[in-house]
Amino acid sequence: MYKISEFAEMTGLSKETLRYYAEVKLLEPAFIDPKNHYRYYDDGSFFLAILLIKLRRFGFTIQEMISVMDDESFANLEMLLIEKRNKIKMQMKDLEDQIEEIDDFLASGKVEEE
Amino acid sequence: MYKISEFAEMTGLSKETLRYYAEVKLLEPAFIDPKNHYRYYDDGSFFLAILLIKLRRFGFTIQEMISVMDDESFANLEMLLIEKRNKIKMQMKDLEDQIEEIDDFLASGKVEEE
DNA sequence: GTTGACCATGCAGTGCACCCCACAGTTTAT
DNA sequence: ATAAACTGTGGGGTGCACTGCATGGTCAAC
Repeated sequence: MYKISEFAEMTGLSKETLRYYAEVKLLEPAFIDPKNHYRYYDDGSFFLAILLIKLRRFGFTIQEMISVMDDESFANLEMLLIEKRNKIKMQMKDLEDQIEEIDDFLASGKVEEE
Repeated sequence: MYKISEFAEMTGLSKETLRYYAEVKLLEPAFIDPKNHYRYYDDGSFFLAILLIKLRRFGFTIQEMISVMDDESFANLEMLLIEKRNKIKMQMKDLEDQIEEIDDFLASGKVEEE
């Protein structure tokens, strides 16, 4: 069982983020001491935290992550990952278009400079 | 000279956005009637609005757009565009990495499913 | 047992780029 | 002349994912 600071250091999530995740029921501590309300995390929490960090990196919103965590079997996870993958592909396409547009702009915008 | 609604329709920028752009001195009306404070835009405004829409599309922040507009010669524009281009390239690289990570995750995460 | 480190709560603030609304004055069309 | 449509201002609200702060209780080390 790890106290919040220790767990924050283990995961790289800030204490504030951990409290926030607990508040929105995204990652609830394994145990809360009823006497002082201290949050305690365990190795299961650690596993979940690592997963959350990955999902966050993949562009999952808090709400999406909650929907993943709410399903203990993670049955939706694969589907959501594939959705994200498609979104990322679309973002890449859009960025490619932007590059093209900038290049066009740079090529044509020289009119006034000479 | 166009009134704000007409100009909004011409450019595709909303009236609120135009008022906001005027407020932050990003795109100031060509003329403001001192009697009623009505904003009037002209063809020069239109040219600038079109430019702003492009820059916004390229990911320029308001502050960056202001810095472009503040320099009437647009001397910094090319440099900023090239910077943006590099940033976009880096974003694309990051998205590619994310795709890879998702694929790895999908491939390895199947452990529990079979 | 005291001091300093740690934990809690509640709530306000951040950044970005707007959007929305109430209220009031102005213009345009009939 | 009147009603509809437009314009202005000021200020609050939005969404997202936190961050920061004041205040106060708690724990660990010496």
